[in-house]
Amino acid sequence: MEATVGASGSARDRILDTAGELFYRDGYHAVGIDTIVERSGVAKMTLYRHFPSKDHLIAAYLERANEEFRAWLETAMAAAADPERKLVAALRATAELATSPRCLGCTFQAAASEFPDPQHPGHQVALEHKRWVLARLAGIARDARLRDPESLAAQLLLLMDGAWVAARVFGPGNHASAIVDAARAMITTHRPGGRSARSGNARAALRR
Amino acid sequence: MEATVGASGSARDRILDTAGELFYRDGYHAVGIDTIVERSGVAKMTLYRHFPSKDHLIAAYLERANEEFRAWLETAMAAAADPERKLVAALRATAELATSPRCLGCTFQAAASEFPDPQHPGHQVALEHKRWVLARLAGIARDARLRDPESLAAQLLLLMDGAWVAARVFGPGNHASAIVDAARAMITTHRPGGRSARSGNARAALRR
Amino acid sequence: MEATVGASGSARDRILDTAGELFYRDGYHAVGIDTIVERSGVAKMTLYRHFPSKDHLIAAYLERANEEFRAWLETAMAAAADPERKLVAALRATAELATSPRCLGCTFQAAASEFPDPQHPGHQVALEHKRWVLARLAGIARDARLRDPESLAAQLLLLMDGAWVAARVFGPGNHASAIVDAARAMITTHRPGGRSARSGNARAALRR
Amino acid sequence: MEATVGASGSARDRILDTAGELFYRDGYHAVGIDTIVERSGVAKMTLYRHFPSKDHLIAAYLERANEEFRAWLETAMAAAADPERKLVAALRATAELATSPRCLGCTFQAAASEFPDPQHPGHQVALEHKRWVLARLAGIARDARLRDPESLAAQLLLLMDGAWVAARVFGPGNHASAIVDAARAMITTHRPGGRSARSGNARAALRR
DNA sequence: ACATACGGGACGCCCCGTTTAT
DNA sequence: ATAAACGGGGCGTCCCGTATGT
Repeated sequence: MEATVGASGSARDRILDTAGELFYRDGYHAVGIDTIVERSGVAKMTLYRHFPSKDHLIAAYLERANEEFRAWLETAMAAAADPERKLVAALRATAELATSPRCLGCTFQAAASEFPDPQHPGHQVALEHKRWVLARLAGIARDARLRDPESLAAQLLLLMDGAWVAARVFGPGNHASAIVDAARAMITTHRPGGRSARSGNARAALRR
Repeated sequence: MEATVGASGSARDRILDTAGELFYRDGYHAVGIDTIVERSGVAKMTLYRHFPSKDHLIAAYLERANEEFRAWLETAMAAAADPERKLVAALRATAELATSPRCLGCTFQAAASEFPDPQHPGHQVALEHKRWVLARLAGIARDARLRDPESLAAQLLLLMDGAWVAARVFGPGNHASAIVDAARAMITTHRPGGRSARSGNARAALRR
Repeated sequence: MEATVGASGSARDRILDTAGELFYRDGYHAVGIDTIVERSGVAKMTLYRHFPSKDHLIAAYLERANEEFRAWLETAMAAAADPERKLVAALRATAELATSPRCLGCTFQAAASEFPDPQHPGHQVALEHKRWVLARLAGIARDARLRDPESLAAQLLLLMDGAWVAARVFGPGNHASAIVDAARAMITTHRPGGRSARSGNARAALRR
Repeated sequence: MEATVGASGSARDRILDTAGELFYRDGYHAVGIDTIVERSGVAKMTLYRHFPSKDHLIAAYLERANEEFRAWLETAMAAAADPERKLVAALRATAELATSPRCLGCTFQAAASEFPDPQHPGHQVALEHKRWVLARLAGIARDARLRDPESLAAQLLLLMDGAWVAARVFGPGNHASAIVDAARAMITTHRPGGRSARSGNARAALRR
């Protein structure tokens, strides 16, 4: 869930690269501006010219990570022949990444966790990110003519987030691969004419 | 893990209560020792006599939270008539809590996120916590004579963690309720003689 | 014009001692808080607990230097038999100090120079200091029954400040000693019945 | 010390004008290169092509100020009929300038104060400046056939520097005018056959 | 057990004088 | 000439853990 970018390039990119790597690895509070400045080989004033504050830097990093994630997800689904297989491909790519040694979990989860205030830029980008994934999955589910695409998308996002958590907590040898079978079962359940789950949508499920 | 009785014990508890509330709400790095001391109304030395360091305090808080979580989960499952229903009850309780306004996500996820080093006490308690849940769910699945109980437990834990993430990122109005239907589908899939998923275990799923 | 104080003592005193030494030697802008902290062996927070800001520290140093200067001047004049001789003693002590190797000029002049804003605490203490010297000399001149004591005090202060400037600019081998003869001539001029200067007061002198 | 003609020369002058005004008003450390660049409307590289460093700029400003001061002093003394009156005229001009609202004290005193290191270019120009004044006054005193012209020049310079200090510390409403009467008394004392001061030279004064 | 202070260090944001690219 | 960049330093704040005093 973190694509490495070439170390050379503009100062802004170098800062974002270094900051992202450190934020992702050690957390947002744990990484100080001075460390980023030192490791990116950039002057402090250069950083503060590009990013007025640490929060802005965090937000910028998250925005870029968001774009990279979207590209990664689209790529993962591109080869799939039909929408339903796109969903499986998305979950499979997630499982593969979440069990790879370089995956340390989801940087957006960490942002939402370290910045609980919903007004914080970091939290907002994280929320926006998850909303996009939810909507994207729902759109594909709709393309696949599956029943209740929002509910299915919710279930798939829950699995994906569970996979990222597994990566963060358990490390590479985790159980994230289980999301693939789970996702297949979810999709099967939502096939038109398939076995009707006892509830049509998530909201109703709680009431019972 | 044994609280001394008397006034000293109550001081320890007050510290743990205050620290826990603040850690859960604002994060581990964001909350300072001074704030905990001030809000719990004890002297700093008292805190440091009970907890040799902030990390120890965090670990103690997480240990206690772990016990409380286990009790909560057992209570949630207690009324269920049979093991299979226990699993559903566990997931339903999770969904209810994750969508309640007082839920801010999973404090163990936050700990694993803020302390990425697997050797850190906070990370270790978080890992231990998730391992226990995994094993507990697997045990019940086994009691329910479901196929591949480890795989099912993994899927259910993934859903639960997804639900906590949803609570953290989206707030009370989240999609965590979708885990109930998803869990039902998972369980169905793992019923003996049920529709055989294309893979028997998670490990194999990735290889394909 | 700068008395050294024992290095041991309370933290506040150690800070003031170090800061004073550095401010006097290198100037107010040239000396940073970090240097003072490091050289005084004190924590930064300790400094900021005693002095809310650098300006407060500067003002506190100047206040203390002011008191020390007054004590020094009174001591210098104490042995003199009569008021007129006190004035000569004051100027002689000034000449001696201004030509001694440890004298680097007048710290109040430097403060007024580095903080030109009359509202700045540093400037205000400097002004207060010079005003006190002026008034003190005038008081003694009055005690000595000399004519136009304010004018005489002004002339003597001008000589003293000239001496401190000489120390700052020329170093130990300066011409400050000339203030003693000059002061004697001034005093003679202001003796009652003495040779009447062409003007009775300074104000009139300029008009001509 | 040779200004190039043409547009480059005017740029150099504009820089020196702006820098001088700011240095004189706010101090040498307090004024930054950026401010000078901005206020003088030249490019930073232009400044650094004319002055290799801030210290060089300061030195150049002081050199120019020194020349201007000499011209000002000579002009002030030009109308005087004889050498003795030149000395009075010099002190009177000093008194008038030191009590005028535009006078903020002596920029050479400030330089010597902010750059205590005698090797610093700023300090050296300041020293050179004071030395010149001393020598010039002594020369005139010699022309006036006054006794001990060096001693008299020292006394007059002490008065002048006292006047500049008064301007800096007290502002326009200061006591600098008192230097005129004082100077007259000094001169009288040094007239040949005049009342012999108790010491012939400054050095001896201290020993007693 | 409380309160206060302390040492040492990191941090956030900012500005400095200077150089390099464009 | 515009602009960015650079290393270094500045001030003021915060934090953790310890040591007082009472």
